[in-house]
Amino acid sequence: MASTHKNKKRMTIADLASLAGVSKTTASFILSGRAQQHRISQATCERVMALAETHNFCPNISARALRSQRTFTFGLVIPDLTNYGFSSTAKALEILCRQSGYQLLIASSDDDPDTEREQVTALVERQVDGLLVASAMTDDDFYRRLDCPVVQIDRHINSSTLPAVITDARQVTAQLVARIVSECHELAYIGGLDTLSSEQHRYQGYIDGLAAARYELKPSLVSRGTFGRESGYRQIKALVAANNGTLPKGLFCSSFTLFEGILQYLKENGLLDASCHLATFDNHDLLDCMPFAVDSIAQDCSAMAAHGFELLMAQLIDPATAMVDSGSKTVLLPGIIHWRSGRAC
Amino acid sequence: MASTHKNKKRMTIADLASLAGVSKTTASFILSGRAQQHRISQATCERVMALAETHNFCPNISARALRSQRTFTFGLVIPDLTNYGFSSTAKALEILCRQSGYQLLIASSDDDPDTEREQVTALVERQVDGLLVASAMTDDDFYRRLDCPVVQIDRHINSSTLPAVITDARQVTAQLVARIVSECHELAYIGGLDTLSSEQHRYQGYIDGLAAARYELKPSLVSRGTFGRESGYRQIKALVAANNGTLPKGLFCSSFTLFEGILQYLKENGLLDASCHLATFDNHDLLDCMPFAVDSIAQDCSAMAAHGFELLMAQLIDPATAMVDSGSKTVLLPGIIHWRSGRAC
DNA sequence: GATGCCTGCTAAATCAATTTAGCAAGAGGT
DNA sequence: ACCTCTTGCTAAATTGATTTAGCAGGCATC
Repeated sequence: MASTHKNKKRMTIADLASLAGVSKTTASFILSGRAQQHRISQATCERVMALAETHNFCPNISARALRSQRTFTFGLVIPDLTNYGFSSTAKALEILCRQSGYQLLIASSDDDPDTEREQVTALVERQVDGLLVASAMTDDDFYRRLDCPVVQIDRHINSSTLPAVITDARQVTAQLVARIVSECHELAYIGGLDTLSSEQHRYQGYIDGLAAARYELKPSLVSRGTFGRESGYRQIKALVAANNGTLPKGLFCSSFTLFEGILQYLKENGLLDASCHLATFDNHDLLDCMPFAVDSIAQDCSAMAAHGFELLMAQLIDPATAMVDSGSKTVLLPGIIHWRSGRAC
Repeated sequence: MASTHKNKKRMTIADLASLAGVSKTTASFILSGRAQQHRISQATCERVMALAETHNFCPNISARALRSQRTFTFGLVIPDLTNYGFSSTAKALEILCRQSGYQLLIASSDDDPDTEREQVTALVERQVDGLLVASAMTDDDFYRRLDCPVVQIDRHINSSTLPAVITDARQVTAQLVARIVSECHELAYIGGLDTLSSEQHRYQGYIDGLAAARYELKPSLVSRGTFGRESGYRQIKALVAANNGTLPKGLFCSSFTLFEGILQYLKENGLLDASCHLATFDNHDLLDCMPFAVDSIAQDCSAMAAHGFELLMAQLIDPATAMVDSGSKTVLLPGIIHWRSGRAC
């Protein structure tokens, strides 16, 4: 009968210590790299290290966490793992964490506040040292009660003073919208959940952009729902129906998942051509290879990750950083426009 | 001065117990839902539950893990979080885990065996109850030594007897290749790392498909490198260069990241038109909206997740499942072909 | 009125690490 | 011979949960 993983128990530091003929204390000092500090001799040091290596000693982080109150683990909560922007940010964060000896626990919330609460609780129970969250909540009460360092990314809960890293969506959207509308003279808007700050900023950018180009906002050209493919599909369908079955000259869409739903609808209905100028918030490399130009706004995911990580580390070092009176701990990143429609106007 | 998260320590079960006027034991029984079993009275039960609720008691999973040897956490290691196939699988797994009271710890390896080892070690140190891995290793020694339940997904390490869930890439690729080559009479192959079983099966499928359609394999039309965009870019560039600057009539590519690199090259060089019949392993919804038909092979990510999860749970219940003599614990899922090139031939 | 049984609860051991406080042996100085 | 200092190490407490073993007190039975 083959042996299975349940047969042997894992080696503990006590086993290792007795194998090496030293105390647990000594072994612990050596393994945590503080041998010198505690005057452990070179010889003992090498002996213990060698044994740990050959016996494949693997410390129990739970036990360590219990005593030292640090897990060297951060938690990340994002709405959707399969969303390219979020997964890029997650990837960048994971690399940063690894470089600093941390592990990243990733959970997804599907933009549902209850799921988010559940996931955050699970992470906090697992004693994460800090949290990065793209929250779908409408206030930060839950997070303030949490007694755990938190950094908001991508989203900014209204009136929250918790540190945040977000893209300056309003400004960049306004810029894009102004240029497209002055070219097309008509630009519809399809958006997501307007309880989220990200959606609010994008929509404000749309309003600003129209104003800047001196175009009037036509309510019949504005639609907002939830985020998600199906929502995009439904919204464009309704918009087209309300428009006598024709597409507007231009269409701006506030997220990529919405955009995918829109594309699906257009494809299914033979409307997929250059007659409507498409633009979307969020970017994807495949847009470069589309049959028609799609302008897009990319977020700087690695900058987002870098600033988020930094803000979190800052809180670990100085907890007072968590509560900021002036909101000065909000990092605003510029959005990046990918023009694919050739020369403007 | 505003209070910060470092001021108050979190409530422990001892605090809760003394608040409720019961012992830790009693509190523990109640919180773990075994009150009845231990004959705790209804009244005590309700009192403790209410206090836990109002004081927002949050158990320390590290402490629990230490004693009970279970963390209710699984680890997942995939090559790349931003790869749509892997993130879809991760998402599906996360949902399954949540439904069963587990948490999923996700780590990425970038297809590097050393990083993979490092990440797996980090997860095992964190006492995960089991691991799901899309491994880039060439043998399973490391995993067998690990003393932790493991399930392979997406990939199958050669000669490994650890349970695995993979797509029957060979069969489905052969089917696709046979049809395309009999239409185009020429089909190049661009592939990834041939140490990975996934690549091996796809390449075998290419060979089988050519044979089935009675076409000869021309080495000049075959290129293999690593996985990754840059690799795709380099490979197609070399292939075109070796071909007097022209594209073959058809091109099959063994992964989506390679395909992206290829698209980038074609775009940059004005070769992006319908003259070359493109097909790729892995699918993306945006392919539906391409200027030219791209056939693709999708993996059934939710089935992969479901079977992987099930195999892992089976090992937890019966550790003997881990070692299988006959290899019968390898689940082979059918691939799904998305024909976009219209009627065959 | 001794015995057993059921109800409702608790004390103490345990898990695997870290951390605090301190001890023994030898060296060096006076 | 005595004191001090340094070197190299260790015993024991601690962390927050689970789990084992068992203890009072009330009731019923013979």
